[in-house]
Amino acid sequence: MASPALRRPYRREGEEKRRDDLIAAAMTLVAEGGPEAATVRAIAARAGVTPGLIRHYFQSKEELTHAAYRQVMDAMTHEAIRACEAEPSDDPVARLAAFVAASFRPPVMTPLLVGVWAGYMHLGRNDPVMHEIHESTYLGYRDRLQALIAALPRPTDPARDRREAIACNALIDGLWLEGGSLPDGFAPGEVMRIALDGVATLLGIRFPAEAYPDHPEGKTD
Amino acid sequence: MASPALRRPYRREGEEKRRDDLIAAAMTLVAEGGPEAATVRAIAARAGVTPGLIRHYFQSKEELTHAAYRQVMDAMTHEAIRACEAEPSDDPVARLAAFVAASFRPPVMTPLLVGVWAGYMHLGRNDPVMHEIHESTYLGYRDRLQALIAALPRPTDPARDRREAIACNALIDGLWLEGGSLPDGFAPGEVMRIALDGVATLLGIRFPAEAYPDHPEGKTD
DNA sequence: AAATTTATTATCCAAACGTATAATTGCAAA
DNA sequence: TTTGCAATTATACGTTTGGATAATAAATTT
Repeated sequence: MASPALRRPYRREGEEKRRDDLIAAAMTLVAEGGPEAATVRAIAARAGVTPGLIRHYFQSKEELTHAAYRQVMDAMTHEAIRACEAEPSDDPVARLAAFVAASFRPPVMTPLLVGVWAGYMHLGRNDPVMHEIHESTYLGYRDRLQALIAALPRPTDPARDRREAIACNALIDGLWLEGGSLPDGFAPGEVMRIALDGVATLLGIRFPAEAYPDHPEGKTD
Repeated sequence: MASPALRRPYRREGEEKRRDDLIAAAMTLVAEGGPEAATVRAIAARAGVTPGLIRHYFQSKEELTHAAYRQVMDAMTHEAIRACEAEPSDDPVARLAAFVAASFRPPVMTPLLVGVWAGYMHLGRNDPVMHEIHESTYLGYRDRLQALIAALPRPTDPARDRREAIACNALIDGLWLEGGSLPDGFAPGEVMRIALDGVATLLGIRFPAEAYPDHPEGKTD
């Protein structure tokens, strides 16, 4: 004969906020403990609700997973593109540098994003939706990179541009992965510097000093 | 009143073979369907035994996982080192080329290895044993790469060697990942060629034509 | 203030998981 | 042939998982 067990009080929230909260909770858990840590119960607890609510906003846990993954991946590419287009100069070299540099600072290179990426990476192999999200994000980034490379002031050569885009993209991926998963293994800004130097070397160009992280923006001495 | 249910016939095997079979089954399943597909029951079925046998050879599923991961990762680095030391020439450039090239053909760059790597990648974040395996393998590879770079015929500069080793390692990682997970996205040998060209460019050297995959070994024209 | 809606909680369920243990049987030694 | 060992199978257990459904209460409307 248990006592009447008071029902947990709660607030009604808008659909948007609840969905965002649940997605954020799922991402955080995946980044911290991998996909197996992101159980329905754990996600609900992290979001401050009870498990049943997830099924009220998502048809299944899988749908929540897809939404979370898509949001994370889109945010990454969009941020790099945004930084590139925010570059004041019209110089293709400066725009490329801005694109690369944006990939190596928050909110792109963070333990959370790298963790989610790592945790969900293998899901692209069997889950068609995850595969589509991964591929479109991945190719979207690489295509944008190739377009920036093609815009460099030099004789056009699409085949060379493709090879160089693949190489630069691989270098960026590898460094992003290392820098995000072993943040203590590098000095601040070191990964970004190596990335900029590496991309420049691969392309046979030089980036202006302003593109580098520790450039004394306002100083004049 | 069920029928007496004939007991499944079986053969007794040596401990070594059974352990290897179970490890191979676990790796295959992880590569195909991720860690969540490698259940005790699935591993046993793939290895042609019943689930209980796993606990006869391993104290826990976790122990089997560790053994499988360690075997896969060790095989990778050892194969690259082997190929490097098997290089007939004493030329540091040729040895470096052999080391890089070995990372981009079987048995190093295979869907199975990349799949296992991807599937277990996030486990290094929480499981200390997996972390140790990952880190030691990873640093072992990079240190060997840095040693090969340091041996190049040019003025010594440890700081530069470190930066270049980090960059080359990232390039190799990224390309290995792409080539192994999207094998149809590249022409045969294309990934290896891009890797060799990229490493050479990053280091400011040139690899001999014999280092490349489609080099007509015996031809003289 | 009463009625209505629906966001949220609470409870239950079948399946699958890793593990533990008991029952067999293949095989080698005697 | 018989005996004994241990490799292997068979069965069962407790937990956790994602999902389904019923009960409740916080807002909004009337």
